[in-house]
Amino acid sequence: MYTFEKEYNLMKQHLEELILAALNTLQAQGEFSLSSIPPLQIDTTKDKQHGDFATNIALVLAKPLQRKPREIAEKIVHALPVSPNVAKVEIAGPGFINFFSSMQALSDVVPAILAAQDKFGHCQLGQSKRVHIEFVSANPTGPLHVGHGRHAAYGDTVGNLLKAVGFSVHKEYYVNDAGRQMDILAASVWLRYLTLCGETIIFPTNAYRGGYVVDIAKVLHAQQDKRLHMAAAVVFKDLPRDEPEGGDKEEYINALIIRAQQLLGDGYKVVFDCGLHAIQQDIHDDLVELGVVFDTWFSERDFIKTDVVNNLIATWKQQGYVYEREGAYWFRSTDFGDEKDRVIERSNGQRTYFANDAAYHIDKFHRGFDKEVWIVGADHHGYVPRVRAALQAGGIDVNNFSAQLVQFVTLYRGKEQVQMSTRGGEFVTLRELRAEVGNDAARFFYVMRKCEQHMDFDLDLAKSQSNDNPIYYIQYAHARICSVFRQLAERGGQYDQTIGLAHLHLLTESYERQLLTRLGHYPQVIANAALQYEPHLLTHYLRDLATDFHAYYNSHQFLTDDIGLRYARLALITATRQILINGLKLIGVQAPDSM
RNA sequence: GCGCCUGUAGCUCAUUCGGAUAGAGCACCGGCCUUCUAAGCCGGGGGUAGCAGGUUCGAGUCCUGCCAGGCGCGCCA
Repeated sequence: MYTFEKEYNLMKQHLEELILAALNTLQAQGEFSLSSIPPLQIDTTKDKQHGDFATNIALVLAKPLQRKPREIAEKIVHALPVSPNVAKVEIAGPGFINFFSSMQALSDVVPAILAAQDKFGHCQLGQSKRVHIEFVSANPTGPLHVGHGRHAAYGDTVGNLLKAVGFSVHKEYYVNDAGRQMDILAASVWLRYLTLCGETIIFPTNAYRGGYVVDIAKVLHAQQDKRLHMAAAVVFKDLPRDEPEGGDKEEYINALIIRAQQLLGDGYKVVFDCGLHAIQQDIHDDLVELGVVFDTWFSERDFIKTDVVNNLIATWKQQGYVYEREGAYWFRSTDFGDEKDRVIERSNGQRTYFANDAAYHIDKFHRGFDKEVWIVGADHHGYVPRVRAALQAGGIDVNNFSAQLVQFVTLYRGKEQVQMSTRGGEFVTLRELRAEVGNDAARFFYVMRKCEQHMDFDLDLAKSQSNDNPIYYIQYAHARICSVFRQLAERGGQYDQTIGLAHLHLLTESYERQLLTRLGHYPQVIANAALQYEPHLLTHYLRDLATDFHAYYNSHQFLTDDIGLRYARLALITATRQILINGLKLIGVQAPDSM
C-alpha cells in the first residue's frame, strides 16, 4: 500500500542520501573540514523553474566553511552520485541546489494512486493514537447559527484529516445542559405556553425570543394541554421590574425562573426537558444533514451527577491546589501560568462552570485519550490558560492538548452586515444557510480560511451559484473527467489501464509534468493539513489541482488515435479524479459525475 | 489599563519549521467554442506585506516599540 513515508519521502530520502554521499566525499578529499554535518533541509519548490526539490545546504555551510555559498554548491553538485531519479541539478539564486526529478520518478505516482485508490495520501503518522476532538458544543438554547456551522465544518474536517494520517479519532459534542441559560429557556418556553393557554403575557427582555420557542411551546401545549397552566396574575405577582420599567433584566428573569420552579414543582422539569430535547434533536439533525456525525454527545448534567467533579476538587484541596478565600474556594491556576486564580466553588456552595469544565477536560484523558483537540470560539481565548492550568494540575502533559480558536463569522447580504443575536430572534440559522447555498458550498466555504482568521460570509455571493464559487470549479474538474470516459464509451472505446500504465513514458508534455508533480504533493498536503489543523491547505491544493487539470484539458486531446498515449493520459486523469474525490471527501463535499 | 488574535493587490485570502522575482480567486482590460461540458483556457495591468527599528547569508514570517481593528479580562455559562 502507498504510504506517506514509503513513497513521498522516498524521493527526499533519496536526495538526502545523494547529498550526504557528496559531503562525505568532499570531507574525505579534504575539500571540506566540517566537525559535524548539519541536518539537511530538502523542500519541495514553489516555482517549477527551481525544479522539484531544493536544498539550502550550501547557504547553511557558508558560515562554518568561511566560503561563498555558490562555490560550496558547485563542489557539492560535482560530487553528487548519478541517479536515474534525478534528471538535472542546478545551482541558483544565492546558492540553492535545485533538483529536477526525472519523468520516470514523477510518473510513479500514477500507479501508486491507482493501486491505493481512496487510501492514497493516508499514512500512519498518528500511530493509531486516540485523539479526542471536541467541537460545536453550542448551548442547547436555540438552533445552530452560521457561526456554529463554521465550527462544525472545521472540526469535522480536522477529524477526517487526523483519521487519514493514522489517528484513532473520537468526535464529541459537550452539551452544556446544566447552566442558567437552560433555565431561561425553560422559562421562555413556559411563558409562550401560557400565551397559548390564553394568558396575556409581556415577554421578558432577557428571555429567548426566537420563533422556535413558540414552536416548542406548541408541542408542550399539545402534550400537556392545560396541565401546566397558571394565571398570569399569579405568575407575575410581586416580581421585580424588568428593564423597560427601569429594573434589571437579569434580576427579573432570575426571579421569574424561581417563580416558575415554585409554581410548577415537578412540572418544571417537564417544561425544561421539553425545551432541551427539542433543541438538542434539532441540532443533532441539522449536523447530520451537514454530514457531521458525533461519536458521543456528552451531557454536562449527567457528568456532574457522577463523583468526578467532587473527587477532583477534593484531590486538589488535598494537594494544595485549592485554597479558601472570602468564603469561596479558589484554584491556584496562577501556579500554572494563568493570570489570576479561579473560583471553583462559590461561597454559596455551588460549583462554578469552570469546576465542571476542568474536570471534564481532565476526564477526557482518564477516559483513555492520548491527545485532545479542543475547538472553541475565539471569544473563549481568555479561558484557555485556565483549562491548560487545570490539565497540568491534573497531571496531564499539556503537549497533548491543543486549543484551536475559531474566529467569528460575519454575515453580509451584499454590502450590508447582518446583525446576529441569539436572543434577538433575528439571526440566520445554519439550516437557512444550507438551504440557500447547499451543503457542499457551505462546508467548502467554511474551511477555506484559517480558523483564526475572521470570516466574512456574503450570503448573496454564496447564494448566487455563479462561477465565483470555487467549489464548482473543483467539482467541474471531476465532472469533466467523468465526461471524457463517457465520450470514450460513446465512441466504442474500452479503457485499458494496463496499457495505460505501460505507456506512462509517453507523458512528456509540460502540462503532464505539472499535473504529475501536483499529484505527488498530495500526501504531504494531507499530512501538513492534519498535523497543523489547517484544512484550508487542502482546499487550496484542490483548487490548484483543478487548475492544472483544466489547463491540461484545454491544451491536449486525451482521446487520441494513439492507443498507448490515449490510455496513458486516461490513466493520468483517472489518478487525478481519484485525488479530487479523496480530497473532497475529507472536506465532506460531493464529487458529482456531471454538472 | 492588561492579555490574546488580526493587519499582504480595489475586494476576499494564500505564502509548506526564516528561503529565491510575495502568489491565487473575484473585479478590470484583451484574446479562444465545426474538435473530450466555455461552470473552462490563454495573455495583461495592478504591491513601501500597518509604521519604525533589531536579529542574519537571507524577514510577510522571529524579537522590540508604536498605529488600527476584533475579542477577552465575573463567586456568568
